[in-house]
Amino acid sequence: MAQLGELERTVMERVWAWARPVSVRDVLEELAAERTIAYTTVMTIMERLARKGLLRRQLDGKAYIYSAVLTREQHTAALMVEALANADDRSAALVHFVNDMKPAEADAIRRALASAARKQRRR
Amino acid sequence: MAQLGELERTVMERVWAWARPVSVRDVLEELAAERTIAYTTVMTIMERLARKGLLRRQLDGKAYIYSAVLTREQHTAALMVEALANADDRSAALVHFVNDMKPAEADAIRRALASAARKQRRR
DNA sequence: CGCATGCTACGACGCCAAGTCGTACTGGGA
DNA sequence: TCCCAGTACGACTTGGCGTCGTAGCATGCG
Repeated sequence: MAQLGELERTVMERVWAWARPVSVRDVLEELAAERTIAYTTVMTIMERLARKGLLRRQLDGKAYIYSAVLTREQHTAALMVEALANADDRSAALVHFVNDMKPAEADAIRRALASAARKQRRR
Repeated sequence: MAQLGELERTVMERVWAWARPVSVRDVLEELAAERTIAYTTVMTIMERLARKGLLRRQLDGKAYIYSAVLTREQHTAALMVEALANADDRSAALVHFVNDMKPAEADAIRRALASAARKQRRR
């Protein structure tokens, strides 16, 4: 999963912000409110994101509508897993990671682990 | 902290593998064992890595020697923190993250949290 | 002292991804 | 049938990365 460019990231954020599938025009209009940008530019970017597997597209009438394959949080988690996979000594990397986190987030991770453990037991 | 190219990553791994500062020639000789590559190519890459803040360089006689600013694990942790910062709802992202992990790594994170908590208390 | 040797500094070139559009085509609705 | 929105296709630019060549400079050795 490669890293995204500036505009690609912006588009993904817009798509995530919408709770439902969006058209090129939807995204274009939001972006056009802040700067000038051509319809085809947005279309190209969304096509590329679809080719990369980040967006899924389907026909809705005559136009395509796009939706995110992963939620923003799933995507973040995937990036974290990918970063961790890069490490040589994962345990050591995790130690640094939790040490870098603020206490509030350390708590969030404890809760996440607890709920993961509950889910595990339920199986 | 941007993402690295293929050769840049390879060089970083070589530098990390050495426990002490290395010269361009050190890295060159390792890489040359596997493929042909010019001295200046390696030099350019190491200069760029230094400019990006990943390597630190200092004169040793007439040549520079380079060392990693962060350990490989610290670097991994930094990437994870960066990825997490991208999320909108961090707790939710952490939930996905721990769910994506294998049980062994979930344990590693529990141990990491425990040791972080101990260190906290010691202060 | 002068030259060879080994580094560094500087810059060049190609490739590819990303940002940015223009234009031609096409399927429905008026 | 004709127009319009949307798509398909492709072109151009910029910047990062991989890849070097060459010139300059210091130092040790004959």
